[in-house]
Amino acid sequence: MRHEDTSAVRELRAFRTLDESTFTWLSGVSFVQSFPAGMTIHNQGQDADFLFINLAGTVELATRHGDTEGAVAMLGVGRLFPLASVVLDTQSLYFARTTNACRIAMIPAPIIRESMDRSPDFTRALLDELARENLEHVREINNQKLRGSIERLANWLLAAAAEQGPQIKLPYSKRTLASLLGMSPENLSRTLVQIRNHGVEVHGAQFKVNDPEQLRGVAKPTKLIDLVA
Amino acid sequence: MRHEDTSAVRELRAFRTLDESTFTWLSGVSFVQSFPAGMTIHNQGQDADFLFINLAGTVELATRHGDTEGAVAMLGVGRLFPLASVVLDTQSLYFARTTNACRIAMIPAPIIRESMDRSPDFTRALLDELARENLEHVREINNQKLRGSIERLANWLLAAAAEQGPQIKLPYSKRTLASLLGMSPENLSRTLVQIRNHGVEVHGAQFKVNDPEQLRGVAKPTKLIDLVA
DNA sequence: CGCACGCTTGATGCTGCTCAATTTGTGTGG
DNA sequence: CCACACAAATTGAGCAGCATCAAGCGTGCG
Repeated sequence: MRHEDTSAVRELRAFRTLDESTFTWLSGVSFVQSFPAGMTIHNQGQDADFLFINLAGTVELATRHGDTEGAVAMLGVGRLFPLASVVLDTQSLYFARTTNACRIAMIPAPIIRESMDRSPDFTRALLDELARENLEHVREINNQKLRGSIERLANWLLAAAAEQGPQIKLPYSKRTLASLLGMSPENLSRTLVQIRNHGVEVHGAQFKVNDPEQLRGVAKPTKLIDLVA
Repeated sequence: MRHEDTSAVRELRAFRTLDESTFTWLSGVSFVQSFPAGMTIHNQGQDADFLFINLAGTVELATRHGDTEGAVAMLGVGRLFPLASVVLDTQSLYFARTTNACRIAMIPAPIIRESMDRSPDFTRALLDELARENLEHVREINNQKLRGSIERLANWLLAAAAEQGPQIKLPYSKRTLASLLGMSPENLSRTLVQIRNHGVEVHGAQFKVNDPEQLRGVAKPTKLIDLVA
């Protein structure tokens, strides 16, 4: 593990409180790997041998069942997976796949569990991490069950605008966005056409939110579902 | 808190490892309440002031958004809620409602957090609990996204048959079952008619699985979604 | 006996998916 | 720099799944 990667991991909430000696031990047996877009990092049904940490890019967590596939979550930089399976030492319920070029740190699962035994603070930090993940899952369930596709898109745009400002540059393919929003690519196209009537300009991978208020009228954001209510 | 309730809590995975003194302290400031069917135990958006433990009955966790409502999970005996919100000291994303008569233990949230500080083992036990909950959420997401309503019903029947044997007695109303399976009550009726062609007898609230193999053919259970694959 | 509630059944419509045909965009090699 | 090939995105047509609305049963309880 290179120094810059080590310090990136060190600054994550989960590892910040870990004592120095345990951390150097842990980072000594870990390594970092780069993946191109579309690579599978680990498979569903596989034992959780490693805890992965996303250091760059976006990772998609999804499950395949028969010939259909469903996204579970999209992970940005600094996110861990599959944490629950590592904690319980069970197989992973989903596979992980890069949506673009990614740098991924890999820590052997037994090391994680051993570190928890050594450091109560680390255990506590992971508890927080898992709790956050938990709320996110609930948010996602609500987002899927309680909203239609236009609303989901509208809320995604609001969240993106809160980060990037009114000029939004799509960080991944529309195909990926569709999967993230839980709809088919075709449907996203149509929905992007519809949303033009509600204060949004669409030019390829560039969106512009002209009338945030009108968009909020469609999105109806809530603090129970969205981080930016 | 009466003695029988105390010992019931004591035997749960989460509290088994807690040291005696902390546990008596904790149970001293906790109490138990009985609720009739259809009662709301706590509301969405409310601060998580208590950790609730279901000691009898079935609790529904759900979220309301506008005029629609979506079930997040159904909790049997021995389950805790809203654990993630208690850990992070944030408001709950869902409300909890009894589907039938329930006994619920209530532990003040600060007591839980204080207990974690006192006992690393307790923290570790809660981590396990939260990890399990996490996997359950993922299973639920997959169940909803990857299967149609007939499949979901078929899998529910298989799970019920694994518990009760081929003769199944519905533990709550069909309305509740429908919500649990993520469909409208009307649709559940129709789906119950359809499932007769696949080895199941339906008589009111009594189901009988005559041909488990045929039913499995419809359900296509997986260990990635169902506990009983 | 009759009212109320839960369940069923039927008719209809919407939402989003699938399949297929173009169009646009992107990168590669001549 | 252009031409070509391939992937991504759009567009249209048709359909499946499920919800909604509305009406009809059945059972249990006052």
